[in-house]
Amino acid sequence: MKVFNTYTRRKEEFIPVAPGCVRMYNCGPTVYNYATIGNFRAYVFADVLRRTLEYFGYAVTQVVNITDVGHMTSDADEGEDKMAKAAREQKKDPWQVAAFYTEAFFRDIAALNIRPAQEYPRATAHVPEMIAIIERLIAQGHAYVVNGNVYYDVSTFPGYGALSGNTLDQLNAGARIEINPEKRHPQDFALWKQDARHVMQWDSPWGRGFPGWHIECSAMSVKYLGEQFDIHTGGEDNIFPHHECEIAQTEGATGKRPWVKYWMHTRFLLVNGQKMSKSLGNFFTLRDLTEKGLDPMAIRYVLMSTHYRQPLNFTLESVEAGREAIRRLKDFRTRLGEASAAQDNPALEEALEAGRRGFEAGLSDDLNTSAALAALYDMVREVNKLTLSRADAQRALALLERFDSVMGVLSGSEESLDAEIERLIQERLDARKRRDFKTSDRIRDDLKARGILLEDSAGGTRWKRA
RNA sequence: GGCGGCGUAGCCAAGUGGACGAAGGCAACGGUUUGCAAAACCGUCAUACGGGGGUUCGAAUCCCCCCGCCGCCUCCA
Repeated sequence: MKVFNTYTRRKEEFIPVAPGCVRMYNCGPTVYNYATIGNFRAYVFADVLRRTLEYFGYAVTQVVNITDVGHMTSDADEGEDKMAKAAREQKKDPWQVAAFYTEAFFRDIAALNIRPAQEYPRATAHVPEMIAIIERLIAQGHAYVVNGNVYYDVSTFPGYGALSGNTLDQLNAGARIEINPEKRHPQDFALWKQDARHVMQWDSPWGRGFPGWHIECSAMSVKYLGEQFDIHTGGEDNIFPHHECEIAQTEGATGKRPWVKYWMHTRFLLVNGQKMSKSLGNFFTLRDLTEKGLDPMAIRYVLMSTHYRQPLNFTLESVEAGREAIRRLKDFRTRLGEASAAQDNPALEEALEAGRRGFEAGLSDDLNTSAALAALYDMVREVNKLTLSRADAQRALALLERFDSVMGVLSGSEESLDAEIERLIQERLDARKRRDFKTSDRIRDDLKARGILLEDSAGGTRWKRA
C-alpha cells in the first residue's frame, strides 16, 4: 500500500513502525459548535483509511482528540476564547457547551457510520500530561518562561518548517500579527498562557493559566500511541501551524525522530464550487442536511467517493447521485439473494477476481477510492449478466460485504413493513394471479405514493423504500 | 506581498507523457426483457480534458502566459 506523505511530499510505501500494527492519530473536533460537512470530510477520510488498513489485515489503534479547551477567536494571543464566546451566546458555562457538542459529535459520526476509535481523549482531562511535556521542553532548553507564560523557542528546533515547507525567514516576511514583546522570536508559540479573562484555568508550575493551542495533541498522542507512531491525519489547514508546532513540541521533548512516520491531510470541501461560508448560505452541518431529508449514508458516499487529496465539490445533486449509487449496490445485493440456478457458473470466479484486484489496487494507491469504486461497479455489471447458483451468490455477497467493510455505505437496519402494507402486497399478488391488472396496478400506485416500491421478478414480488 | 493546489461530459469524478479511439457513478435518450412497470442487460451521450502558445515522433498529462476557483502565511477539517 502506498500513501502520500505530506512531510516528504511524495507517495511512499506504507511500512508500519511495528509489523502488522498501525497506530493512528486523527485531529478531531473543537466542541464549541456543531461540526460541518467540511469537518466530516476529514473524519470520513480517517475512517476509510482505518477501514482500509483493517481490510489489508492490520490491527489499527486509532485515537481521535476532542478539543474542549477554548482557543482564541482572534489571530493574536488575545481576545475571547471560542468556548467562552459560545458559552456567552448560548447562556451556558463552557463545560456544558463542550459536553453538548461532544455528544452531538458522537451522534453525527454514528449517523455517518464512522467506526468508533479506541480512544477519544479530551484536552481538559489531560492538562497534567501537557504540563509534563512543557516541563520536559523547558528542561531541554526548547522553551522559556516569561511572566508566567511559557513559549517554545523555534530557533532551537532546526526542523521547524519542514512539514509545511515554510522557513523562518519566509514566515517573518509574511508575518501579519503584531510582535509579542515577550517572545524571543516572532514565530515562538505559546505552550502555557496566563490570562485572567480565560474561562477555563488550571494550576501549573508557572501559575494559574491554560494550555497553548498545540500542546494537547502532543501530550495525548504520546500518552495513547507512544513516542513514535505511524499516521497522523487532519485537514490541510492543520499543516501549519498546528502540525508544524506539534512536531517541534513532541520531537523536542522526546528527542525521538520521527514522531510521526506518515502525515496525511485532506483537501478542503467546496459547496457548489464555493468555499463554505455563512454569508453564501452554503454552510452546512450534518443535521442541516438530514433535516432536508438527505440520507447520511448518501452523504458518506459523496465524502468517500472523491480522492481525499482532491478538492471535493459537494452539491445536492451529488448527494442524490450517491443515494442512487447505493441503491444500485443494494439492488445488486437483493438480486444475489434471489439466485437459484441449479449449477454453479464457472464465469463467476473471473468476474469476482477482477473486481477484487481492481478494488484493492485502487485502495492501495494512496486510497484512490474513485478507482476502487469503478472496479466495484465493473464487477457488479459483469456479475449481473450471469445466472448464479446459491453458492455462487454467497461468494459474491461475501465479497460485496468485504468491500463494504471499507465503504461502509450498505449497512443499515433491516426494515420491516407494517401489517396493512403486507396485506396490500398479498392482495395485489392475488389480483395478478387472476390477471386483474387494474386492481394490481392500483395497489402498486397506492403503495408508491406511500413510499413503497414494488418490483415483480421471476421469484415473486419484492419491495423497497423510495 | 510570499508559498502551494485545482479547473475533465448536464452533474459528481478517476486518469498526470504512448494500451486515452478519456474509467466509474448519477441524470437523459433508444432497445431487450416485463401483462404494464421496476430491476437487470445492450446501445447512445466529451474529435475532447478552463483559454492561448510551446516542447515532443506522441500531451488531459511537461513548459510559458492568461482566466477562474481553493488552501496556508499563528481561529479553522
